[in-house]
Amino acid sequence: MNIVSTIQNAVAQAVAQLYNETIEPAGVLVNNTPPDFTGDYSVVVFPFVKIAKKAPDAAAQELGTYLTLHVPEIKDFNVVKGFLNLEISPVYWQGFLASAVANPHYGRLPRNGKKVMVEYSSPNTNKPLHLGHIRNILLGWSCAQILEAVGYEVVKVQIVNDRGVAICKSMLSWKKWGEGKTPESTGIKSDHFVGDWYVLFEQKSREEYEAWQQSEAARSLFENKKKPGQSEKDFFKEYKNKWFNDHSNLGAEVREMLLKWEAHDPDTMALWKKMNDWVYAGFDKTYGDLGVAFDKLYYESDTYLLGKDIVEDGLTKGVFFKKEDGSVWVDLSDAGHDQKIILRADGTSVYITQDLGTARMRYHDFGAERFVYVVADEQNYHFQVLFETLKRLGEPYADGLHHLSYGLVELPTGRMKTREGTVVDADDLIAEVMRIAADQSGGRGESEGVSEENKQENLRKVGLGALKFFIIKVHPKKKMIFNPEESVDLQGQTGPYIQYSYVRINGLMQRIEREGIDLTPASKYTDIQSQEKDLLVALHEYPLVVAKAAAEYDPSLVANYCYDLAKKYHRFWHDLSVFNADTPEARAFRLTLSRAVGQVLQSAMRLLGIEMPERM
RNA sequence: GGCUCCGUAGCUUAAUGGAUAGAGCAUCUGACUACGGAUCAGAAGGUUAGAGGUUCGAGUCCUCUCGGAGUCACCA
Repeated sequence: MNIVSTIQNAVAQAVAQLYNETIEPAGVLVNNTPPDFTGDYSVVVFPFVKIAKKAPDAAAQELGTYLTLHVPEIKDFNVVKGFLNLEISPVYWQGFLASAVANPHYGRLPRNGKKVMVEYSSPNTNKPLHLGHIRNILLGWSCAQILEAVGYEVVKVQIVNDRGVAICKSMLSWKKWGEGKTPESTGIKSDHFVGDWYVLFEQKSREEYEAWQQSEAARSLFENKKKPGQSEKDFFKEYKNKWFNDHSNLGAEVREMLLKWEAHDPDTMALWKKMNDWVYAGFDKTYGDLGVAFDKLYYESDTYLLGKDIVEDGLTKGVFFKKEDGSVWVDLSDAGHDQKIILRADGTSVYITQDLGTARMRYHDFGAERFVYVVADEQNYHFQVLFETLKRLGEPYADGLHHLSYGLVELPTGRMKTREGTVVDADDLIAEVMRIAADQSGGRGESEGVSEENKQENLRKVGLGALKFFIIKVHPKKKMIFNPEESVDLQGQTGPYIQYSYVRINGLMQRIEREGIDLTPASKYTDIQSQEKDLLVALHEYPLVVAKAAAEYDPSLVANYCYDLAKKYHRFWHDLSVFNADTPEARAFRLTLSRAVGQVLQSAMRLLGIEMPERM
């Protein structure tokens, strides 16, 4: 049992014995003792002061005496200002270290027989992935790993937005101006190739719009429809969508293409498939570089008509209602939302219709009782409406829905904008961090007898480790500012800092092998130093961190834990000799401790999708 | 305007309602003839946006104000 729960239970027992009052063990607050005080764990006594009818320090004294007497793991205690500081016996720590180092699954929980589905990435197929997708992908991947670690069977999915106006723009653009070019003939990565035609379409469309604004019709429209004081520029900016639908030639062509697609016109379908396949090939490369994968792909072209049966269902159950024009609505005004449309008067779907249908389909596909949607926080409202609606429909999985909402990644100048060319491309960024890692590596370790192939592999791990850690260490909810001018750091609170502590340990482990060091004397070591104790306490905390990260869907907790553990190891390394320790017992103990730290670091970083290099 | 989220050192950030708000970057000092310096130690940097309140105790909870973002589409 975890020592923290042992203490909590013992305190509850003590309160019952001493003061004849029942308290919940989980409610007992046990903290790590701050560095300036003696002890390993501290119980906050203030909550029991009223029960004990004694001054805080007096109550703490009584509790401390009771605990020391009744809990064998507690060696001693002291009281400071209402805090009960407990010292844990070296025997306990010895036992803990031995069991942790022997358990390859330390920190992981056994299978719980439950399924959870994590949806992430979910790109559009008209352009390549960018920095925003990277944050989404890393959050989704690590969230999946963490849920897996606490016992769930995880199904990783993405819904590919492969249809609609956007991809039709790319298709039309290529058809009109592409002259039969291909990614192969141009040497451009295939998803970028498709994205380039989208950009060209937007450019041509803009030119058409600007020309149209000079026309007689446009002039008189502006004069007649402008709001008081509105400038010409603002007016036409606002009018753009309407123009595209009502006046644009390109717009008409795109709509025609979309209609053909919906009618399964063979030529259009062939073109659509060709361009999407190009995009998928490009995405696969990027996903591969990031080291992520999916168990199942959903395509919007298969799901966009789903949800009609739910509409009927909702009407029958009286959750939805029909307006005079035939459109279907749900009234969520008592939940603080408005009436939301579910189905248009002409019977066609809206965004939420599809999501309702997809949710039910997934439940039937996999039987998962929990769904995690990794989607940016601009869709918070949508998911509130979606979840509330599913709940009212009485869907069996409705209570297991979670929107893992994260803040957008912004540049120092604000949001990334395609039109201004400020979008940070995923592939460019990955290449950039690997280049930085190569530039910075200049130490001696990586050159000794390491093959060129392994060297490249290690550089890849370091570069990606830096990028991934940089993104994942920030709490998901926070908006993130990314400055492409300042390269991703490799020193300080970074992925490579953590990897480096692992590399140090790896060096020790290899030497153990080489020299055949016997680690059994470790158990005879009793004079545990503060640097060693810090590591033990941190290792001990690992399972709790994973559990909390899973409960809160927050990988940044694991990232910050990794940094904390690595920092403590670096200090340990600096302050104490391992191989040159004074006694064989100390040497064996420190090597064992190092091994445990290495195992936990590797395990925890794997939860973040970060690999450990052997050397760097 | 309604609703939601955010505001912590120059910058990036951490902190179950608990002890002196903890780190990193940048700045300045120090520590390697090697268990690997992508490291370590130290200095300096804070009215936790502001004002009230609850509490033995508030960065954290409540109210108001200020600042920023998102959203409130028969778009996805």
